[in-house]
Amino acid sequence: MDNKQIAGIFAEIADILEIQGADFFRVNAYRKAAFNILNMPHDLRDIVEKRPQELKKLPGIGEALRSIITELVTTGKCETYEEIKKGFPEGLLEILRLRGLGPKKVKLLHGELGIKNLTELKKAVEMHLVRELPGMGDKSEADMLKAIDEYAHFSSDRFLADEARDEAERIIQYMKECKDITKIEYAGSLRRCQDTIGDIDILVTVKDPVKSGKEIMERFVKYPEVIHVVAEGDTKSSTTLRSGIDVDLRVIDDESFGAAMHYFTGSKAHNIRIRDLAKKKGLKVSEYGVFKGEKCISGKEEKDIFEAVGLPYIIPEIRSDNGEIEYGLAHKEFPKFLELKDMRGDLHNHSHYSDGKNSIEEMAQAFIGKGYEYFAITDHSSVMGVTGGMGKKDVNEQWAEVDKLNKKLKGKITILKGCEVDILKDGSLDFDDETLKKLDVVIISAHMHQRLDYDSQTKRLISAIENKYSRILGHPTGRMINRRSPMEFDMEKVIEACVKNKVALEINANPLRLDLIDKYVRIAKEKGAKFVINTDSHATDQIDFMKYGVGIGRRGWLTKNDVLNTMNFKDLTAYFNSVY
DNA sequence: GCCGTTTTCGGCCCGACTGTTTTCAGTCG
Repeated sequence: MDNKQIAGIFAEIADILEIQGADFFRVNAYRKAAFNILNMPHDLRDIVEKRPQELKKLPGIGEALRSIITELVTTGKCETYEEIKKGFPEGLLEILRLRGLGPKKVKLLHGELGIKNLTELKKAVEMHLVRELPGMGDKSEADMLKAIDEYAHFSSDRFLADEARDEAERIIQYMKECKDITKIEYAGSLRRCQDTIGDIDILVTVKDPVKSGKEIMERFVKYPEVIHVVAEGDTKSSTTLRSGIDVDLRVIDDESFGAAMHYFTGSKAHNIRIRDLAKKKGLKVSEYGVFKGEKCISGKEEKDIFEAVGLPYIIPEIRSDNGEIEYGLAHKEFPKFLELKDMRGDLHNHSHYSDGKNSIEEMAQAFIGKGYEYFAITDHSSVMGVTGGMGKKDVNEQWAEVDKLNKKLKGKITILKGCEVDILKDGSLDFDDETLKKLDVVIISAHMHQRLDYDSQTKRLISAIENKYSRILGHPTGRMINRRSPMEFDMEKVIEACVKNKVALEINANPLRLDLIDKYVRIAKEKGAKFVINTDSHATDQIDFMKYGVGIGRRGWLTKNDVLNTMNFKDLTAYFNSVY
C-alpha cells in the first residue's frame, strides 16, 4: 500500500466522520494527516519497515494515526477504517463532492429522506421532497440539480498550469477595462506555481471598494466565458468558465493589498500557521491587514505580514507549511532561490529529425530570441518507432547539420549534440557505446514498459543510470497529468543512484509533465543531486515552458547552484567532461 | 486526533456569500 492509497483512506475516514457528526478537530486531524502523507517525499513502506523511528517525526501524526499507518502498511487493512465504514452508505461520499453540499446537509438528507447515493438524491429533488426539510427551499433544490449536472460534466481532473495561466491572463486583460482598478493580479496555486491548478483566484484593488465594487463585479460576471455564477457579492464573486475552471474575484482596498495578496496566495495550511503565529503575538492577521486590537497596523505590502510575525519574506512557491515557517524563524533569511533569468540554456529539445515540428535552425532562432547561450537537440533514439526516432544514419546527418549551423551561428548560440535515448526493458540503452560516446548530452528516458512492477522498474532505471554515458535522467516518473500515472519504483534508490553516478535529474517543464515534482526535488537536493530544467520542446512555441519548470525548482527550494543549465557553456561542458 | 516560548488539558484561522431565516447555520476558500 503506497502513500497515495493511505492518504486516500485517511481522507475517506475524515469524510465519513464528518458526515456522522464527529468532533470537527478530530475530523481535521485525519484530513491534515492525509494531506501531509500525500505530499511527503518518503515512501511510508520504507519508513515503517526500515526506519520506524522516523514515523515519530512526521508532523500531524501522533500515536493513534501512527498505529493505523503501521497496520495499513503491514497488513493492508485497518480495523478503525473497517469499523467506521460499517453500515455507512458509500454513495454519500459522492454527494459530499457536490458543490454547496457539506457534511451537515448530507447527514440531513440521509437521516430524513434515507438518501444513499446521487441517483436517489436526484429523484428526491425531482419529487420536491428536499424542499420540505428544515433550512431547505426551492432554491436549494435548484442548486442541487445544477450541482449534480456539473458533477457529471466536470470530472475531478485538475487543470494544467499553462491552461489556467492563459485563462487568468485573458480575464485580467478583460477586467483592466474597468477604470477604477489600480492593481489586478492572480494569486492562489497559480502564483505558487503548483503543478496543477484547481481554480483561479484574482485579486483587484481599488481606492474605494464601496464605490467601485459593484461595477467591477458586474463586468466580471458578464465575462463571455462565464457559464455559471456561483456567488456574486460586493467584494467577492465566484464563477465557472466554459472550460470548467472556477474563478474567484475579490475586490479590496489599496491599503490592504499585501495582506490580501498573502491571504489569497495561500496555501491554506501556510495561512493557518501565519495566523496562529500572529495570535501568539497578540495580533490578528486577516485579508485586510495586521491588527492589534481593532487597529490595523500594517498590510499594504506582503512583507508586512511576514514581518509582523517575525519572519523574513517567503516566496510564494514554498508557502505550503512544509518547513518554510520553521526555517524562517530559525534562520531569519532564506537562500537566494533560482530565478527564470538564471537559465542559460535548454538541454532537451526535439526537431523534425524525430517528432519535433521545427527544423534545428528554426529552434536555434527561437532560442537566440530568448537570449540563451546554448541549447541541445535531443531527438529520440531509434526504438521510438512511433515518433520516428533516429537511426544511426540520421544521427550522422544531424551531427553534420549541427556542425554547419554552429559555424553559421557562431557568437549567437551554441548547439549541443544530444539524444533522448530510450531505456530498454532490461535497463540497457537504445544506442551502442560507440554512438553514445560522441554525444555532448545523453538524456536517458523510459517511454515504454512503464507498468513494470516496483522492484523490476527500480532495477531497470538504476541499471540505465549506471551506464557511464548517461548524463540526465529525463522526465523521471513518466507521468502525464490527467492521462498517465507515474511509474512505480523506489524513488529514493533511484535518486541515490543518480547522485553516485553523477546523472542529473531532469525537471521537465512541459506543463503536461512537470516531472520531477517539488517533493522529490527537495529530497533529491538533500541527497546531493544536481538538476537540469528542460522544456522538452517539440516546437518553437514550447520553449517558453521554462517558467513552469523553474517554478517547480523554486517549490523544491533549488538555488542557481543546484541547476546545471544555469552554468555558462564553458563550465557546463567542463562539468559534463569531468564525469567521465 | 494532535500538540506545547502562556498549556500534558484545552485549545485548534478568519471572513464572505447564500438561503432560509428574522439572527444564523452551512459552505467555501
